[in-house]
Amino acid sequence: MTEQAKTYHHGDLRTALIDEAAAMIAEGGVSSITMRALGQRLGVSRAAPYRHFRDKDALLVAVAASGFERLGARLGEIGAGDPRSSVDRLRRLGEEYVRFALESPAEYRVMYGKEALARQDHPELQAAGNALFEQLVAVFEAYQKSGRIKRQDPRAQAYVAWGAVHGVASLLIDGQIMAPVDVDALVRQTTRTLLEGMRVRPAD
Amino acid sequence: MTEQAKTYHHGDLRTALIDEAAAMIAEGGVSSITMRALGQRLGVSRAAPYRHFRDKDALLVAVAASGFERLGARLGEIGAGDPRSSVDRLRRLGEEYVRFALESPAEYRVMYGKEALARQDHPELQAAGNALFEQLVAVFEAYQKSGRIKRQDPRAQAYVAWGAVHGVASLLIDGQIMAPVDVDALVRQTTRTLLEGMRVRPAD
DNA sequence: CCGGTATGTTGACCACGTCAACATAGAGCC
DNA sequence: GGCTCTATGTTGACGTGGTCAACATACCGG
Repeated sequence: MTEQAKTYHHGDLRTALIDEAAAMIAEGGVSSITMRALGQRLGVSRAAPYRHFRDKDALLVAVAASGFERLGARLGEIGAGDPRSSVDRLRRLGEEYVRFALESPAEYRVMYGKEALARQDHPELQAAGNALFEQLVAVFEAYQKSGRIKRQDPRAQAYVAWGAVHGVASLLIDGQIMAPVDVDALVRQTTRTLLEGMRVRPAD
Repeated sequence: MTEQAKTYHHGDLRTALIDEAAAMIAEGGVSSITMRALGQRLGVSRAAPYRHFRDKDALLVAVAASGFERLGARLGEIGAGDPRSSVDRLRRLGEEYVRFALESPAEYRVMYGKEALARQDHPELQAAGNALFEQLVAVFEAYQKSGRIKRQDPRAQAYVAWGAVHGVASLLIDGQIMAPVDVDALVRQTTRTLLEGMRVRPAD
Protein backbone atom coordinates (compact mmCIF):
# COMPACT_ATOMS: atom_id res chain seq x y z
CA MET A 1 0.00 0.00 0.00
CA THR A 2 2.13 2.85 -1.19
CA GLU A 3 -1.00 4.99 -1.47
CA GLN A 4 -1.41 7.28 1.45
CA ALA A 5 -4.63 8.71 2.75
CA LYS A 6 -5.21 11.29 0.06
CA THR A 7 -6.11 14.33 2.00
CA TYR A 8 -5.20 17.06 -0.43
CA HIS A 9 -4.11 17.81 -3.92
CA HIS A 10 -1.59 15.09 -4.14
CA GLY A 11 -2.15 13.32 -0.90
CA ASP A 12 0.68 13.14 1.55
CA LEU A 13 3.29 14.68 -0.69
CA ARG A 14 5.77 15.31 2.07
CA THR A 15 6.01 11.64 2.93
CA ALA A 16 5.98 10.63 -0.71
CA LEU A 17 8.89 12.96 -1.37
CA ILE A 18 10.98 11.45 1.37
CA ASP A 19 10.25 7.90 0.24
CA GLU A 20 10.80 8.61 -3.42
CA ALA A 21 14.00 10.48 -2.69
CA ALA A 22 15.24 7.54 -0.67
CA ALA A 23 14.40 5.25 -3.57
CA MET A 24 16.26 7.45 -6.02
CA ILE A 25 19.24 7.58 -3.72
CA ALA A 26 19.26 3.83 -3.51
CA GLU A 27 19.16 3.58 -7.28
CA GLY A 28 21.62 6.22 -8.32
CA GLY A 29 23.22 7.82 -5.32
CA VAL A 30 22.62 11.26 -3.89
CA SER A 31 23.80 12.98 -7.02
CA SER A 32 20.90 11.47 -8.94
CA ILE A 33 18.47 13.49 -6.89
CA THR A 34 17.18 16.60 -8.56
CA MET A 35 14.07 18.45 -7.60
CA ARG A 36 12.93 18.21 -11.18
CA ALA A 37 13.36 14.47 -11.49
CA LEU A 38 11.82 13.99 -8.10
CA GLY A 39 8.75 15.96 -9.08
CA GLN A 40 8.46 14.08 -12.34
CA ARG A 41 8.54 10.70 -10.67
CA LEU A 42 5.73 11.77 -8.40
CA GLY A 43 3.74 13.38 -11.17
CA VAL A 44 4.23 16.79 -9.67
CA SER A 45 5.91 19.95 -10.78
CA ARG A 46 9.49 20.79 -9.95
CA ALA A 47 8.65 23.48 -7.44
CA ALA A 48 6.08 21.46 -5.55
CA PRO A 49 8.61 20.11 -3.05
CA TYR A 50 9.29 23.65 -1.92
CA ARG A 51 5.89 23.69 -0.26
CA HIS A 52 7.18 21.03 2.10
CA PHE A 53 10.90 21.64 2.39
CA ARG A 54 12.76 24.89 2.54
CA ASP A 55 15.31 23.66 0.05
CA LYS A 56 16.90 20.53 -1.30
CA ASP A 57 19.14 20.24 1.70
CA ALA A 58 16.17 20.16 4.04
CA LEU A 59 14.71 17.33 2.00
CA LEU A 60 17.92 15.36 2.23
CA VAL A 61 18.02 15.94 5.94
CA ALA A 62 14.53 14.50 6.19
CA VAL A 63 15.64 11.49 4.20
CA ALA A 64 18.58 11.05 6.52
CA ALA A 65 16.36 11.31 9.58
CA SER A 66 14.02 8.75 8.11
CA GLY A 67 17.00 6.48 7.58
CA PHE A 68 17.99 6.82 11.20
CA GLU A 69 14.49 5.86 12.19
CA ARG A 70 14.48 2.75 10.05
CA LEU A 71 17.88 1.75 11.35
CA GLY A 72 16.79 2.42 14.89
CA ALA A 73 13.71 0.30 14.44
CA ARG A 74 15.72 -2.62 13.15
CA LEU A 75 18.18 -2.40 15.97
CA GLY A 76 15.32 -1.99 18.40
CA GLU A 77 13.94 -5.39 17.51
CA ILE A 78 17.23 -6.97 18.41
CA GLY A 79 17.64 -4.95 21.56
CA ALA A 80 14.23 -6.08 22.75
CA GLY A 81 15.28 -9.72 23.06
CA ASP A 82 15.33 -11.57 26.36
CA PRO A 83 17.91 -10.16 28.77
CA ARG A 84 19.68 -13.48 29.31
CA SER A 85 21.13 -13.44 25.83
CA SER A 86 22.73 -10.05 26.38
CA VAL A 87 26.08 -11.66 25.76
CA ASP A 88 25.76 -11.70 22.03
CA ARG A 89 23.13 -9.04 21.73
CA LEU A 90 25.81 -6.47 21.10
CA ARG A 91 27.35 -8.71 18.53
CA ARG A 92 24.06 -9.03 16.74
CA LEU A 93 23.47 -5.32 17.00
CA GLY A 94 26.79 -4.68 15.33
CA GLU A 95 26.11 -7.14 12.59
CA GLU A 96 22.69 -5.73 11.92
CA TYR A 97 24.10 -2.23 11.85
CA VAL A 98 26.66 -3.10 9.22
CA ARG A 99 24.11 -5.09 7.29
CA PHE A 100 21.94 -2.02 7.06
CA ALA A 101 24.82 0.07 5.80
CA LEU A 102 25.74 -2.49 3.17
CA GLU A 103 22.15 -2.90 2.06
CA SER A 104 21.63 0.82 1.60
CA PRO A 105 25.07 2.31 1.18
CA ALA A 106 23.92 5.46 -0.57
CA GLU A 107 21.27 6.21 2.00
CA TYR A 108 23.71 5.47 4.77
CA ARG A 109 26.09 7.97 3.29
CA VAL A 110 23.37 10.59 3.27
CA MET A 111 22.67 9.91 6.91
CA TYR A 112 26.22 10.69 7.88
CA GLY A 113 27.71 12.55 5.00
CA LYS A 114 26.03 15.90 5.35
CA GLU A 115 28.22 18.85 6.15
CA ALA A 116 28.42 19.57 9.82
CA LEU A 117 26.48 22.75 9.50
CA ALA A 118 23.39 20.95 8.31
CA ARG A 119 23.19 19.27 11.66
CA GLN A 120 23.28 22.53 13.53
CA ASP A 121 20.53 23.93 11.35
CA HIS A 122 18.39 20.83 11.47
CA PRO A 123 17.72 19.62 14.98
CA GLU A 124 15.55 16.92 13.45
CA LEU A 125 18.60 15.12 12.20
CA GLN A 126 20.48 15.69 15.39
CA ALA A 127 17.60 14.15 17.28
CA ALA A 128 17.36 11.16 14.97
CA GLY A 129 21.01 10.36 15.53
CA ASN A 130 20.66 10.85 19.23
CA ALA A 131 17.74 8.47 19.46
CA LEU A 132 19.91 5.78 17.93
CA PHE A 133 22.66 6.58 20.37
CA GLU A 134 20.35 6.43 23.38
CA GLN A 135 19.25 2.97 22.34
CA LEU A 136 22.85 1.90 22.43
CA VAL A 137 23.41 3.51 25.80
CA ALA A 138 20.50 1.57 27.23
CA VAL A 139 22.01 -1.66 25.96
CA PHE A 140 25.31 -0.91 27.63
CA GLU A 141 23.62 0.01 30.86
CA ALA A 142 21.81 -3.29 30.87
CA TYR A 143 24.98 -5.03 29.93
CA GLN A 144 26.88 -3.49 32.80
CA LYS A 145 24.25 -4.77 35.19
CA SER A 146 24.93 -8.27 34.02
CA GLY A 147 28.39 -7.73 35.43
CA ARG A 148 30.28 -8.75 32.35
CA ILE A 149 31.67 -5.43 31.29
CA LYS A 150 33.37 -2.66 33.14
CA ARG A 151 31.30 -0.17 35.02
CA GLN A 152 32.23 3.00 33.28
CA ASP A 153 30.22 5.78 31.78
CA PRO A 154 27.92 3.80 29.50
CA ARG A 155 27.70 6.77 27.19
CA ALA A 156 31.41 6.62 26.57
CA GLN A 157 31.19 2.90 25.91
CA ALA A 158 28.34 3.50 23.53
CA TYR A 159 30.32 6.12 21.65
CA VAL A 160 33.27 3.81 21.30
CA ALA A 161 31.09 0.98 20.05
CA TRP A 162 29.08 3.18 17.74
CA GLY A 163 32.25 4.65 16.34
CA ALA A 164 33.83 1.29 15.75
CA VAL A 165 30.87 -0.17 13.96
CA HIS A 166 30.17 2.98 12.03
CA GLY A 167 33.79 3.19 11.00
CA VAL A 168 33.94 -0.34 9.71
CA ALA A 169 30.69 0.15 7.87
CA SER A 170 31.99 3.35 6.32
CA LEU A 171 35.23 1.81 5.18
CA LEU A 172 33.32 -1.07 3.66
CA ILE A 173 30.86 0.98 1.67
CA ASP A 174 33.58 3.38 0.65
CA GLY A 175 35.51 0.53 -0.87
CA GLN A 176 38.49 1.21 1.35
CA ILE A 177 38.56 -2.34 2.58
CA MET A 178 39.97 -4.45 -0.17
CA ALA A 179 38.64 -7.54 -1.80
CA PRO A 180 39.98 -10.61 -0.01
CA VAL A 181 38.14 -9.83 3.18
CA ASP A 182 35.34 -11.78 4.77
CA VAL A 183 32.93 -9.06 5.76
CA ASP A 184 31.09 -11.15 8.32
CA ALA A 185 34.33 -12.18 9.91
CA LEU A 186 35.51 -8.62 10.05
CA VAL A 187 32.36 -7.43 11.73
CA ARG A 188 32.50 -10.31 14.16
CA GLN A 189 36.08 -9.52 15.00
CA THR A 190 35.19 -5.88 15.53
CA THR A 191 32.43 -6.60 18.00
CA ARG A 192 34.45 -9.31 19.71
CA THR A 193 37.39 -6.99 20.13
CA LEU A 194 35.14 -4.33 21.59
CA LEU A 195 33.56 -6.69 24.07
CA GLU A 196 36.90 -8.15 25.06
CA GLY A 197 38.23 -4.68 25.54
CA MET A 198 35.38 -3.72 27.81
CA ARG A 199 35.15 -6.97 29.66
CA VAL A 200 35.72 -7.17 33.35
CA ARG A 201 38.93 -8.97 34.09
CA PRO A 202 40.94 -9.68 37.24
CA ALA A 203 44.13 -7.80 36.60
CA ASP A 204 44.26 -4.29 35.15
CA MET B 1 57.17 29.89 -0.31
CA THR B 2 53.86 29.45 -1.98
CA GLU B 3 55.53 30.14 -5.31
CA GLN B 4 56.36 27.02 -7.22
CA ALA B 5 59.05 26.64 -9.81
CA LYS B 6 57.36 28.51 -12.65
CA THR B 7 57.85 26.25 -15.57
CA TYR B 8 55.02 27.33 -17.81
CA HIS B 9 52.26 29.80 -18.32
CA HIS B 10 51.10 29.80 -14.80
CA GLY B 11 53.73 27.67 -13.22
CA ASP B 12 52.71 24.45 -11.61
CA LEU B 13 49.00 24.95 -11.96
CA ARG B 14 48.12 21.40 -11.16
CA THR B 15 49.68 21.58 -7.73
CA ALA B 16 48.35 25.06 -7.16
CA LEU B 17 44.85 23.85 -7.92
CA ILE B 18 45.04 21.06 -5.41
CA ASP B 19 46.39 23.32 -2.71
CA GLU B 20 43.96 26.12 -3.39
CA ALA B 21 41.06 23.69 -3.51
CA ALA B 22 42.13 22.27 -0.17
CA ALA B 23 42.28 25.78 1.23
CA MET B 24 38.81 26.60 -0.05
CA ILE B 25 37.45 23.38 1.38
CA ALA B 26 38.95 24.23 4.73
CA GLU B 27 37.33 27.64 4.60
CA GLY B 28 33.90 26.88 3.30
CA GLY B 29 33.44 23.15 2.85
CA VAL B 30 33.32 21.17 -0.35
CA SER B 31 30.26 22.97 -1.59
CA SER B 32 32.20 26.22 -1.73
CA ILE B 33 34.38 24.80 -4.46
CA THR B 34 33.46 25.89 -7.95
CA MET B 35 35.73 25.73 -10.92
CA ARG B 36 35.01 29.37 -11.53
CA ALA B 37 35.90 30.53 -8.03
CA LEU B 38 38.92 28.31 -8.05
CA GLY B 39 40.18 29.80 -11.26
CA GLN B 40 39.57 33.31 -10.02
CA ARG B 41 41.54 32.75 -6.84
CA LEU B 42 44.47 31.56 -8.88
CA GLY B 43 44.17 34.33 -11.44
CA VAL B 44 43.24 31.88 -14.11
CA SER B 45 40.19 31.28 -16.24
CA ARG B 46 37.40 28.93 -15.28
CA ALA B 47 38.28 26.32 -17.86
CA ALA B 48 41.98 26.23 -17.09
CA PRO B 49 41.64 23.42 -14.53
CA TYR B 50 40.35 21.17 -17.27
CA ARG B 51 43.84 21.03 -18.73
CA HIS B 52 44.90 19.20 -15.59
CA PHE B 53 41.83 17.33 -14.41
CA ARG B 54 39.22 15.55 -16.43
CA ASP B 55 36.46 17.08 -14.36
CA LYS B 56 35.68 18.53 -10.99
CA ASP B 57 35.42 15.12 -9.46
CA ALA B 58 38.93 14.23 -10.55
CA LEU B 59 40.19 17.39 -8.87
CA LEU B 60 38.45 16.48 -5.63
CA VAL B 61 39.91 13.02 -5.82
CA ALA B 62 43.35 14.57 -6.12
CA VAL B 63 42.65 16.72 -3.09
CA ALA B 64 41.56 13.66 -1.18
CA ALA B 65 44.65 11.76 -2.20
CA SER B 66 46.80 14.65 -1.12
CA GLY B 67 45.01 14.59 2.22
CA PHE B 68 45.79 10.92 2.65
CA GLU B 69 49.42 11.66 1.96
CA ARG B 70 49.58 14.39 4.55
CA LEU B 71 47.84 12.22 7.08
CA GLY B 72 50.09 9.30 6.25
CA ALA B 73 53.16 11.45 6.67
CA ARG B 74 52.04 12.61 10.09
CA LEU B 75 51.30 9.12 11.23
CA GLY B 76 54.57 7.95 9.73
CA GLU B 77 56.52 10.20 12.04
CA ILE B 78 54.92 8.57 15.01
CA GLY B 79 55.29 5.07 13.63
CA ALA B 80 58.97 5.64 13.15
CA GLY B 81 59.64 5.94 16.86
CA ASP B 82 61.83 3.51 18.78
CA PRO B 83 60.37 0.00 18.86
CA ARG B 84 60.43 -0.28 22.62
CA SER B 85 57.63 2.23 23.02
CA SER B 86 55.30 0.23 20.84
CA VAL B 87 52.93 -0.06 23.75
CA ASP B 88 51.52 3.36 23.37
CA ARG B 89 52.46 3.91 19.79
CA LEU B 90 49.05 2.77 18.71
CA ARG B 91 47.48 5.07 21.21
CA ARG B 92 49.43 7.99 19.84
CA LEU B 93 48.60 7.00 16.30
CA GLY B 94 44.93 7.03 17.14
CA GLU B 95 45.16 10.39 18.82
CA GLU B 96 47.05 11.89 15.94
CA TYR B 97 44.57 10.47 13.48
CA VAL B 98 41.63 12.05 15.23
CA ARG B 99 43.54 15.27 15.68
CA PHE B 100 44.01 15.47 11.94
CA ALA B 101 40.33 14.91 11.33
CA LEU B 102 39.34 17.57 13.82
CA GLU B 103 41.86 20.03 12.44
CA SER B 104 40.63 19.64 8.88
CA PRO B 105 37.13 18.28 9.11
CA ALA B 106 36.03 19.38 5.67
CA GLU B 107 39.08 17.94 3.99
CA TYR B 108 38.71 14.76 5.97
CA ARG B 109 35.17 14.47 4.72
CA VAL B 110 36.35 14.80 1.16
CA MET B 111 38.88 12.06 1.73
CA TYR B 112 36.20 9.61 2.72
CA GLY B 113 32.96 11.08 1.55
CA LYS B 114 33.18 10.49 -2.17
CA GLU B 115 30.67 8.14 -3.70
CA ALA B 116 31.95 4.62 -3.96
CA LEU B 117 32.17 4.76 -7.71
CA ALA B 118 34.74 7.48 -7.63
CA ARG B 119 37.09 5.10 -5.94
CA GLN B 120 36.72 2.51 -8.64
CA ASP B 121 37.39 5.09 -11.30
CA HIS B 122 40.31 6.68 -9.54
CA PRO B 123 42.96 4.16 -8.52
CA GLU B 124 44.99 7.09 -7.25
CA LEU B 125 42.63 7.51 -4.33
CA GLN B 126 42.40 3.81 -3.75
CA ALA B 127 46.16 3.68 -3.56
CA ALA B 128 46.40 6.62 -1.20
CA GLY B 129 44.04 4.96 1.22
CA ASN B 130 45.83 1.68 0.91
CA ALA B 131 49.17 3.24 1.70
CA LEU B 132 47.74 4.49 4.95
CA PHE B 133 46.37 1.06 5.67
CA GLU B 134 49.65 -0.67 4.98
CA GLN B 135 51.37 1.59 7.46
CA LEU B 136 48.91 0.42 10.05
CA VAL B 137 49.41 -3.20 9.13
CA ALA B 138 53.13 -2.83 9.64
CA VAL B 139 52.56 -1.43 13.08
CA PHE B 140 50.39 -4.36 14.06
CA GLU B 141 52.89 -6.83 12.70
CA ALA B 142 55.59 -5.26 14.79
CA TYR B 143 53.27 -5.17 17.72
CA GLN B 144 52.48 -8.85 17.42
CA LYS B 145 56.17 -9.64 17.52
CA SER B 146 56.39 -7.92 20.86
CA GLY B 147 54.03 -10.63 22.04
CA ARG B 148 51.51 -8.35 23.59
CA ILE B 149 48.64 -8.84 21.21
CA LYS B 150 47.10 -11.87 19.67
CA ARG B 151 48.69 -13.42 16.64
CA GLN B 152 45.95 -13.08 14.13
CA ASP B 153 45.83 -11.70 10.64
CA PRO B 154 47.38 -8.27 11.20
CA ARG B 155 45.37 -6.94 8.31
CA ALA B 156 42.16 -7.76 10.09
CA GLN B 157 43.44 -6.11 13.23
CA ALA B 158 44.42 -3.08 11.22
CA TYR B 159 40.97 -2.86 9.69
CA VAL B 160 39.31 -3.05 13.06
CA ALA B 161 41.55 -0.36 14.46
CA TRP B 162 41.27 1.86 11.42
CA GLY B 163 37.52 1.49 11.48
CA ALA B 164 37.25 2.33 15.14
CA VAL B 165 39.35 5.44 14.93
CA HIS B 166 37.83 6.56 11.67
CA GLY B 167 34.37 6.04 13.09
CA VAL B 168 34.99 8.08 16.19
CA ALA B 169 36.58 10.81 14.12
CA SER B 170 33.59 10.82 11.78
CA LEU B 171 31.06 11.02 14.55
CA LEU B 172 32.99 13.87 16.10
CA ILE B 173 33.25 16.01 13.01
CA ASP B 174 29.68 15.23 12.06
CA GLY B 175 28.53 16.62 15.36
CA GLN B 176 26.92 13.33 16.31
CA ILE B 177 28.80 13.19 19.55
CA MET B 178 27.21 15.66 21.87
CA ALA B 179 28.68 18.44 23.89
CA PRO B 180 29.59 17.16 27.34
CA VAL B 181 32.24 14.81 26.04
CA ASP B 182 35.95 14.99 26.58
CA VAL B 183 37.31 14.30 23.14
CA ASP B 184 40.75 13.30 24.32
CA ALA B 185 39.29 10.94 26.85
CA LEU B 186 37.03 9.40 24.24
CA VAL B 187 39.89 8.80 21.86
CA ARG B 188 41.99 7.36 24.65
CA GLN B 189 39.21 5.04 25.67
CA THR B 190 38.78 3.92 22.09
CA THR B 191 42.39 2.97 21.62
CA ARG B 192 42.59 1.44 25.06
CA THR B 193 39.54 -0.70 24.41
CA LEU B 194 41.01 -1.86 21.13
CA LEU B 195 44.30 -2.82 22.68
CA GLU B 196 42.62 -4.58 25.57
CA GLY B 197 40.46 -6.43 23.14
CA MET B 198 43.44 -7.62 21.13
CA ARG B 199 45.69 -8.33 24.05
CA VAL B 200 46.96 -11.77 24.71
CA ARG B 201 45.33 -13.26 27.78
CA PRO B 202 45.37 -16.68 29.41
CA ALA B 203 41.78 -17.82 29.09
CA ASP B 204 39.63 -17.40 25.98
C1' DC C 1 -22.18 29.31 -1.09
C1' DC C 2 -17.87 32.19 -0.07
C1' DG C 3 -13.56 33.86 1.17
C1' DG C 4 -9.07 32.08 2.87
C1' DT C 5 -5.25 29.30 3.07
C1' DA C 6 -2.64 25.38 1.89
C1' DT C 7 -0.95 23.36 -2.00
C1' DG C 8 0.60 22.92 -6.78
C1' DT C 9 2.15 25.21 -11.50
C1' DT C 10 4.57 27.99 -14.72
C1' DG C 11 8.03 31.22 -16.23
C1' DA C 12 12.24 33.17 -15.34
C1' DC C 13 16.80 33.88 -13.47
C1' DC C 14 21.22 32.75 -12.20
C1' DA C 15 25.06 29.76 -10.91
C1' DC C 16 27.72 26.28 -12.44
C1' DG C 17 30.05 22.28 -15.03
C1' DT C 18 31.74 21.51 -19.30
C1' DC C 19 32.77 21.57 -24.31
C1' DA C 20 34.51 23.66 -28.66
C1' DA C 21 37.06 27.11 -31.03
C1' DC C 22 40.58 30.10 -30.57
C1' DA C 23 45.07 32.20 -28.62
C1' DT C 24 49.78 31.81 -26.95
C1' DA C 25 54.00 30.51 -25.06
C1' DG C 26 57.71 27.53 -24.31
C1' DA C 27 60.35 23.32 -26.37
C1' DG C 28 62.88 21.14 -29.76
C1' DC C 29 64.92 21.29 -34.25
C1' DC C 30 67.32 23.59 -38.17
C1' DG D 1 67.86 33.09 -34.17
C1' DG D 2 63.73 31.60 -36.38
C1' DC D 3 60.11 27.97 -37.16
C1' DT D 4 56.84 24.60 -35.91
C1' DC D 5 54.45 21.77 -32.58
C1' DT D 6 52.13 20.91 -28.59
C1' DA D 7 50.98 22.00 -23.94
C1' DT D 8 48.60 25.31 -21.71
C1' DG D 9 45.24 29.03 -21.00
C1' DT D 10 40.92 31.95 -22.69
C1' DT D 11 36.42 33.05 -24.26
C1' DG D 12 31.73 32.07 -25.73
C1' DA D 13 28.07 29.09 -25.45
C1' DC D 14 25.03 25.43 -23.94
C1' DG D 15 22.43 22.51 -20.81
C1' DT D 16 21.24 21.28 -16.17
C1' DG D 17 19.52 22.36 -12.02
C1' DG D 18 18.08 25.12 -7.62
C1' DT D 19 15.06 28.50 -6.46
C1' DC D 20 11.93 32.54 -6.39
C1' DA D 21 7.78 35.21 -7.79
C1' DA D 22 3.34 35.36 -9.80
C1' DC D 23 -0.40 32.80 -10.74
C1' DA D 24 -3.90 28.82 -10.31
C1' DT D 25 -6.63 25.64 -7.65
C1' DA D 26 -8.64 22.81 -4.26
C1' DC D 27 -10.16 21.86 0.23
C1' DC D 28 -11.33 24.29 4.78
C1' DG D 29 -14.47 26.57 7.95
C1' DG D 30 -18.26 29.65 8.40
